[in-house]
Amino acid sequence: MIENEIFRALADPTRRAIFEKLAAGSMNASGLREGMEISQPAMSQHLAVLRSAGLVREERQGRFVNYEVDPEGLALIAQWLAKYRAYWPARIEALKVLLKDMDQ
Amino acid sequence: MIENEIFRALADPTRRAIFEKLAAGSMNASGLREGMEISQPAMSQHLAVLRSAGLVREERQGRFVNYEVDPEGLALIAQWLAKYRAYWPARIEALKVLLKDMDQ
DNA sequence: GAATCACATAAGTACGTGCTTATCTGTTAC
DNA sequence: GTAACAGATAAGCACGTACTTATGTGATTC
Repeated sequence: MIENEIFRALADPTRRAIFEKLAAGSMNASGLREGMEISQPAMSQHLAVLRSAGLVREERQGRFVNYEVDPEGLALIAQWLAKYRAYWPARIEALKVLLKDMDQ
Repeated sequence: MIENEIFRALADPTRRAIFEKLAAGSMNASGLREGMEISQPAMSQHLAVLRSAGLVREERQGRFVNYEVDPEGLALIAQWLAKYRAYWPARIEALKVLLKDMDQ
């Protein structure tokens, strides 16, 4: 069940930080490590978890590996969340505004 | 950081099942256990985790405790997700339709 | 008020997870 | 080819987590 891997992947604050950094712009693993105080193997392991959860995808570029956000994972969270739309509070209006912004 | 508790809470499949069951209708802990093959203490512990994550809230009713979905937690996930709207894929259209449905 | 019921909490245990150091793989540069 | 570099994988370890059994707490019923 991929849903499980997604939530498990995001349950770790370090991994969410990595994901957030990638969301601001795709990057290779060394770039991600900058200013993060994390060892090379740890970063590699975190990226593997994010990747297998469908939150991140990779692309070899010479001896570098470029990582970027994979929309697939985000879509699955959106789907999961949509199941409970009956409970979304009024402030969901903000989300609607954001969706409207996307049209432009 | 509550965001952390939310994702950690949802990372467990048993807890997601409990949450899903509650989303279909509020219920007390015994009701939740029905057809779930889970011990009473385990259920109690899971509910405590969901509660502290803001995904579920409780209300004492005599010697029963009624549990229901807390929109607060869902709203936080929606907010988190909204940050990455730039990466949402085309199929997010479905989500928009759902949001439109809410207006009626 | 004593028994029962719904649930919470405590303590122990097996297993999962995130890290470490060490090493391997694949690519580039000389 | 060989040295250097980017990154992955292996193995081990400390700690967290989800369960168990046992017991505690508050409300109800008679």
